[in-house]
Amino acid sequence: MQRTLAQESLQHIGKEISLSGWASSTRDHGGLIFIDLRDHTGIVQLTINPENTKAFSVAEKIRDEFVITATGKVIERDGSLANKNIPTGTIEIKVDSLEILNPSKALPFPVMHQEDTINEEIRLKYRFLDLRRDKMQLMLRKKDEFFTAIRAYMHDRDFVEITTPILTSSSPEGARDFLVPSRLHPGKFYALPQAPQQFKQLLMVGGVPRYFQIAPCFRDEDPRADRHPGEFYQLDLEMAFADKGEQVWEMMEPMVIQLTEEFAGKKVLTKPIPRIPYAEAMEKYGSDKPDLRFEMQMVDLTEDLKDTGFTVFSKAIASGGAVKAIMCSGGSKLTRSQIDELTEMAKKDGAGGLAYIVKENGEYKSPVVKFLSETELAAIVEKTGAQDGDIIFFGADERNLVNKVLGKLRNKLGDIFGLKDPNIIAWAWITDFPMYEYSETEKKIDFSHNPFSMPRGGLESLEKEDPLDIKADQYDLIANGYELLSGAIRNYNPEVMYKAFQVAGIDRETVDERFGAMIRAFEYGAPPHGGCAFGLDRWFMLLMDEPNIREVIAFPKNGSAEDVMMAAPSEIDAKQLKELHIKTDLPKKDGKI
RNA sequence: GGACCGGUAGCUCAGUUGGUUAGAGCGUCCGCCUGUCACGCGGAAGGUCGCGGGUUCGAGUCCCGUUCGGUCCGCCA
Repeated sequence: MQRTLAQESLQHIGKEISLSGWASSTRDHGGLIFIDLRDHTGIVQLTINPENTKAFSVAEKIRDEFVITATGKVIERDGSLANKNIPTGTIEIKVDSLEILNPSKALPFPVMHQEDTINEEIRLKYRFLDLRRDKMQLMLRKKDEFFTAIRAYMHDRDFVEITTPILTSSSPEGARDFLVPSRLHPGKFYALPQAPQQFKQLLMVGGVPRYFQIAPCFRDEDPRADRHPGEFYQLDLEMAFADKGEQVWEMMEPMVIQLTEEFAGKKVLTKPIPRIPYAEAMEKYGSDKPDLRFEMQMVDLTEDLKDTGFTVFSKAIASGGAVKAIMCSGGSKLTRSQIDELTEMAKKDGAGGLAYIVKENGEYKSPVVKFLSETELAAIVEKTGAQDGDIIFFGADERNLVNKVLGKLRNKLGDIFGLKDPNIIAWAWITDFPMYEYSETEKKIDFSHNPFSMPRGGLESLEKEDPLDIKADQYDLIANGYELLSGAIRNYNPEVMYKAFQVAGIDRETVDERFGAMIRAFEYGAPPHGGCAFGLDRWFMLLMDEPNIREVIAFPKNGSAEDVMMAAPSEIDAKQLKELHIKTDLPKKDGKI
């Protein structure tokens, strides 16, 4: 007899059907047994009568999550017996024969009938059971839908999906590589790609006009709630003859909007997607990935307060710093301990403290207001637009530090005052990233993003301008405080490339050694090109309202980058190591390895 | 590498100012039950209170160390 799915059984009233699935709940009444049979389409109730002695004795043995097959007649339930809570509640299967295909040990945690409160460690160890839960089943199916929609969109616009090598050489992203020893070349290593960056650019030289790939990427860095350790998937794409960011942005925007509205059913805050230069984002929001679902912009008070009697402000300004403020509407409701907590946060980021003014009943309450002149106070109120019931926070220090501190404060205030509507996605392009930045750790000029971006002004600006003033044709796409895409118009000219690396203190020889393949290719008629890559797991997580990326990955690693189910990473046989000519040299801890 | 939060039965949790033999619900096992639907009723088994040390007459509870997990910073597009 052909197998029927749980949901389909509704269409077979009066007929004999066969169902296979998991026992989701068993209710043994002594003289009558009910079993909820579950498959991926839902649940249907089996009834087993004692007259059927064979089936009944099988049914008595069945426990949760046994795999069973039942054959029987679909019958309509009497009205009073119907279960309104399930779609198949108007019918049940009167079982003729019942078979246990495979029993299950007692479960390590309740698989069904339990909210999300199970310890994640144990969920990950038994991920195969965890995946049976409705929420995870939905996640897997939605992700398939998400990937399918993306592929359809890309194909519709003549992008060609091309897979690129997993065993390759180190790529330029700047994270730590995962290395794979080569047996055939003792002492040499492959690197897993941090991104298919060089290959996609080589495809442009190879005459592919539009490339994309849902590409696995590997980076050996520590995790975050929105960053899966080790591996993740990007929608990687590149377009030949794209010499302006707009060409890439306009290609991607319809997909971004379509997936937000149609796939996730959320509202896009601003259409078309706004474009904000990096410098402006830092000045207004103190972040290169601000959450734009709420305004709360910083205002610059440096000019207004340069002669102030409040020395914390005037000293910061005198030493070349800035004084900025953000106004939080309704902020007078903050308790003293909340303000203390915010102050602690600011101090942790390097601020000396966190000055504030509360406006209440037309009066200004603040530890600092007595140091401010009437004109200064008037300027502050006018620029911030503070009304009764509001609070103004100040940052006074080196400008970048002020931006950072107030930017984090802004984000926190957005949480506290519930300004982040989960049904809205505020997309924005952040453009005009600086080509270089000064690395405090290495005490030298370094690429601020990807070294393969085209510097604005090309060779001329590299030769004449202060490197820290040079902008790159580089952009991010952000949403609700997450960075979801990064991209650039690429540098396809070998001479400009060498010069760009030289500015960052990397000589021609090193460039040839690390990126020789790509530079050689650029000597043979490379078209201008540009592209980008989306972080798909993170994007999907945002669309699914999940705060943690592990919830949207079928088999995630834990926070220590381990697969606790598969026990990876693990030690390997001495034989394997020998074959690879590898000896381990582990640091000693308390005399033990 | 650093900071903070957490770890009590298979699971979810309670455990008072430090005080008798560490409890509950679910699950498991046994018994009863013919209309339940996360069935119900009765009974049983199940604990290195993460681990080690200390304070104390006495520690799940207080202190120190450590380990594991999570979040954040560093790191990372």
